[in-house]
Amino acid sequence: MNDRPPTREVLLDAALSVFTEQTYGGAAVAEVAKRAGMSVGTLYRYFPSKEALGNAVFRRWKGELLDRLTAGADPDEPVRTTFRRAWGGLVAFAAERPDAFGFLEFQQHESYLDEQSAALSARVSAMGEEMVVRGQRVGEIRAGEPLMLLALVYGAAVGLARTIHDGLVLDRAQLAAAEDAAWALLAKPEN
Amino acid sequence: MNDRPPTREVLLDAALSVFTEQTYGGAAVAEVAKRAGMSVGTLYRYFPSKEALGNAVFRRWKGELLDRLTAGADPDEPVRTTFRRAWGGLVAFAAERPDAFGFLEFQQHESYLDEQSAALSARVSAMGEEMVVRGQRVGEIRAGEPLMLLALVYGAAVGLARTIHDGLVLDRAQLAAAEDAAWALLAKPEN
Amino acid sequence: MNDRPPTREVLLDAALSVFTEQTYGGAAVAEVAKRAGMSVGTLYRYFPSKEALGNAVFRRWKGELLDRLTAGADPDEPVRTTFRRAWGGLVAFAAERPDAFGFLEFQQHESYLDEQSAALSARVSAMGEEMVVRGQRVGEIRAGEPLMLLALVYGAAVGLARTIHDGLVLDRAQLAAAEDAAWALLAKPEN
Amino acid sequence: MNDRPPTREVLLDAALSVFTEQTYGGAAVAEVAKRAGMSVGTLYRYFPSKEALGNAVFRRWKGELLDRLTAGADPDEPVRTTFRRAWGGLVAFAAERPDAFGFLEFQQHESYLDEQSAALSARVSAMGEEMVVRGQRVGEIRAGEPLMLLALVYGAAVGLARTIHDGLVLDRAQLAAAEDAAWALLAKPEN
DNA sequence: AATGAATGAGCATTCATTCAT
DNA sequence: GATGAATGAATGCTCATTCAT
Repeated sequence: MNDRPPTREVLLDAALSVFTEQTYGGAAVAEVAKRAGMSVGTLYRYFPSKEALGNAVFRRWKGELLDRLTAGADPDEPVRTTFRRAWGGLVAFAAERPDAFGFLEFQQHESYLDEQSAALSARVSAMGEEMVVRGQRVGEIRAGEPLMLLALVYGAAVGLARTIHDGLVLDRAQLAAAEDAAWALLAKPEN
Repeated sequence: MNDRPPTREVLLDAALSVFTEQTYGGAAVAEVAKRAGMSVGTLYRYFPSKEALGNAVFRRWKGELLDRLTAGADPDEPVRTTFRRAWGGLVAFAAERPDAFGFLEFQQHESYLDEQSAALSARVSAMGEEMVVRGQRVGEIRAGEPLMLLALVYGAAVGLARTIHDGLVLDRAQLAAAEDAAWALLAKPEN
Repeated sequence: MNDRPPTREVLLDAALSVFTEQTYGGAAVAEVAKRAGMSVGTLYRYFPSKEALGNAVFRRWKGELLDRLTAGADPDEPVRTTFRRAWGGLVAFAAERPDAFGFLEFQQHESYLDEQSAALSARVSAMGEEMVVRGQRVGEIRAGEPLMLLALVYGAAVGLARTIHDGLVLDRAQLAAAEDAAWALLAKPEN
Repeated sequence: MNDRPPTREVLLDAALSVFTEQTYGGAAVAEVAKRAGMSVGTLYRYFPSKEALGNAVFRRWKGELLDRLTAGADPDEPVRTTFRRAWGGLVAFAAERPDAFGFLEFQQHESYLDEQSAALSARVSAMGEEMVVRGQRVGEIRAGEPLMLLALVYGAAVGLARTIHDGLVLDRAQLAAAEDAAWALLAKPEN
């Protein structure tokens, strides 16, 4: 009977949209409430502070990103397959939710994120690092500090998303080419 | 005799340092003036508004970045060489001026940047695109939408800088490995 | 069978405890309801506004104080006896219900008290004034504006209560000495 | 040439008047600024917070009160003289500055007063205690816990001030009678 | 009758910008 | 030219009160 989405979700959506447009720091809580179609007081019934709201939005989407990166992973599959899945997940997420991805990756968050949010970021990072390490062990990924290689690919994905966000349109073939290129960055060069 | 740096420069330096720590949006003009050792009134004699100051800082360093990317470029050299120079310039800049690089690349600027600043960003982009296009023409760089390939490498560089900024320490060999990996992203795969 | 105190009383108790800790002005209605174990809505069923609640608390205890000051009074007894009873009642009340006494006497109430509450205060005052006037008529109390003398003794009692509230501990003998001193303030000096 | 009172003083005066009428807790900073004839921003240039302003007002007047209680004190004079001076100073202060005296003594301040303010209150109290102790030593003041006796007289003075504040008008003779009565409270009873 | 979600005016505080000195 | 006091709109947050359930 009640098809209205729960208030909390409505607020998270409104917050994401405002934070995306104006940056967490530049956003006014009142604007979030207005866009959510409710009063400030109500917002504060659901989130005790702007910081708490920011962290909730961050976790909502960093968690979603983590799920997408992890979904269907199989520790025995070739690393090339793992990478394809993760990269695909990342790019699909960025394409489907450019606002969420932009909020997560195009902004500086340090000052207000709490430990739990940082832990979630760390899990995403750890997941990537594991993939690189496993790839190096089985000889599919080139030598080098795993965190450095991860920084390069992750950065490449973010760069791609940013350019798409800024207006670049890519068809399926181009996206496949992008994935190939990103894998080449990681892949062990043929001796 | 007068070795004091010109007031304008002092202000740009102070502004960069404040913007880096607190984000453009979070920074108080009074704090910039204080760190520059002068009054707000004087700051406003040099820059008509906070936006103007932000744009000046942005241009100061985006211009420096463009110089470094361009420095010593020779249209006839192999693209591999051009890339090495550009990548090296980028990474050196990020290493020497992490504050400036962070300000340029880790923050969202859209709302206050003016046309002139945007044009400068466009020139950096154009410079990269030219390199990619030339590389494709001479068969050194893989096929694909040039802006897409550029987004990937540029993003990789930014990702690397961010991870270094977050504490990762890399020696010369690792940096060389990073450059190899980044080039692999662009390089035309062997047959 | 039903030993639960009536809702209204529960609310008055909760309100007193919150007003005592935080001042009438600083207290949140929601906190009162919470401490009373019920919802705000229910509180508002019993009291139409915060002001009404404040007045009810004030009257509840100013009335109690009046009862104690009056209890067992006999118009024919010596004024010294009346005074002993009244002073003792005041001090006992302050000792037994420091919260209530503090709320009544250590705070400024003017802005929200209504006529009925003011009338109750006036009755306390009138009762004291009568005692002073009677004492003067029978030659037991010194000459002087009765309201002035009342202000002095009443103030002395409040001062004592405040100091006890702030931590001063007094035994029975000291309390008796205090009563003597207070009476000396009123008593007609020998010749 | 410049006869305008210094801004800080203007603010302290405005704050006192608003705090007196509405209680520290009930007062709006904006109202203080308005009554001082300036903007909120200016107020905040002189006082970093409402608490700081409240403490400054408290200290301004508690200090004045201390001065008045102390003025012209001579350790060798009879205690009766010391008392007359102190009581007179207190009453004169309350008469001349009923707003300041009311702010100091008719309100509950605990939650926002800082250490320095508390120390000032302690000095006033210590000064009174010394007088009582000296009086007891020389046999002019009755036996009893000095802080208790002090609480009684100080309370009597506050009670008198409150009643005057509430409208009681007293001539010189009545005020002298009040002083006599207050001294009787302290004085050692004849044999 | 009881609940507690919702409202929005009000509060303390900050900060870009102006301007008299 | 330089200063910094002054302005007041805007921000994050609270709370008395209402009302649908």
